[in-house]
Amino acid sequence: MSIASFLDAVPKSTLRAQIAERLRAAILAGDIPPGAPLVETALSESFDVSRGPLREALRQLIEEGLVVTVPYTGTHVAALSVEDVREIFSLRTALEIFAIEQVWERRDDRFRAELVRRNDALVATIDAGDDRASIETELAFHGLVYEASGHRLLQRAWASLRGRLQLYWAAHHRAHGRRGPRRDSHDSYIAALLGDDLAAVRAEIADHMRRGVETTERFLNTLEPLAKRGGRS
Amino acid sequence: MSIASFLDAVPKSTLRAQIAERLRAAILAGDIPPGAPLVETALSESFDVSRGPLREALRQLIEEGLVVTVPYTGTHVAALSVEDVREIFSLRTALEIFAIEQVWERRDDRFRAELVRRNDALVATIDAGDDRASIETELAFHGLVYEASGHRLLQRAWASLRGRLQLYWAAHHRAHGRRGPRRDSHDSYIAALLGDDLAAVRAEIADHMRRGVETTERFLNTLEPLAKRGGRS
DNA sequence: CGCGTCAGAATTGTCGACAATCGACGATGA
DNA sequence: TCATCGTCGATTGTCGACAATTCTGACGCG
Repeated sequence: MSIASFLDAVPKSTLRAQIAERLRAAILAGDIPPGAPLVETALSESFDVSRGPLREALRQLIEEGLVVTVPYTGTHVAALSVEDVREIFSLRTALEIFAIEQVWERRDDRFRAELVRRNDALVATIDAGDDRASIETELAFHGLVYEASGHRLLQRAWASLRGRLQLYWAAHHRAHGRRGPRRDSHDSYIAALLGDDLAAVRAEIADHMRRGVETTERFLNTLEPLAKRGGRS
Repeated sequence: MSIASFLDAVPKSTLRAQIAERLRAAILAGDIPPGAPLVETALSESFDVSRGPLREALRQLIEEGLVVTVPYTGTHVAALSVEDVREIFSLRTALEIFAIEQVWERRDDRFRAELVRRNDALVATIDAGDDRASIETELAFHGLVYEASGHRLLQRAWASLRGRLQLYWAAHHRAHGRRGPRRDSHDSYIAALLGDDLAAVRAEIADHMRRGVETTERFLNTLEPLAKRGGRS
């Protein structure tokens, strides 16, 4: 029926899921910048669907923190504030430490091998200078900890945080150009994870997050002006 | 317009919000038991609204983990498994410890006073033997830690966990009758929180959650049969 | 010149009908 | 008897039109 399903290689599922996926990708890629209005009628036309599925897709993105809406007034791409970013990193610290504790309890041997593999992939993209790919491989690298925890609720929490992180990085990339993850920070991170000292791992994760906030904090205030209206999730 | 808004004392807002609120209340009160089917057409009739807002309300409850749906097939009230409950308590341990750390960093004097006040309210309902009220005051008591953290993302995470907790307690209450929170467990909990030793607070929270799981774990397997289909969130 | 008021437009909210899909049941043939 | 296939009922998915609300900007009044 829909032309869109032929134009793009979205195999098949409900329209709601397809629209949500494509809209999310557009937002996280920075194609639709933070603060930009998302008008339902316009979007439904450009995606060639009715407003029903589109609204439901928007609701989902609202839950993910990528979109903000005000009843009867308007919908916009979320704009993160400085405090939002601090919250993301601080909560992520707690979650990631909890995740690694779960992993250690499970003693899954495949974890270390996969960790090394994903780290290699991450290092490769960093060395190649591919900023966008670096962000993706870095998320996959950290995501392994949550996957290996076997904790479904924790994985949901991580997914929620990951979306907001991507939104932040997209805005960061737009504002300052190429500036992906750094090698040295991850070298010490993976070194701690491969070691045997859980306390050291906890400290390293906290340090890792602290570095993440510190090295980007000076750029954060330049993002603020984008948060005209709302910005809350 | 809608008759429903006159029958019940839901002041005014979007229908989606009203329906979500009423459905959530019905589920958490146990009026609609875990595993029960939620047919959109039937619900839209009984609430006297069209299926549009009702579907969006269902989507929200799905996000909250209270409802499960399979495309083109059916929607049901979520049924928690034993593993789900374990995950809820373990993640809650990590979040609550993180929350109390945030509270300590803020050094808000009003926190202790409000904590004592809510503890009194909790003790009053427990002594009165009011099971449902005890659950509510206990949630309000623990919720204070998250509110006082000033961490909005953390509060969202807590809201997500709280809904699932209520669902669990509702099922528990249905299966085994009156069995609310216990005084002794909370006496040591608040005692630690009012003290000055953060390490002791961490340990007490972990113990508190462990007690919560242990004292209920023997009943958990009796809940399992309810989880016929899905049960995942 | 400032300020309240009030159309008009823009946007989201809601509705009722139709289409697509899935699961179960029974017919049919080997 | 059993396996297979088709049909039917139930449920969710999708659509287009209409209603309610909010924002904006122009206009008149003091």
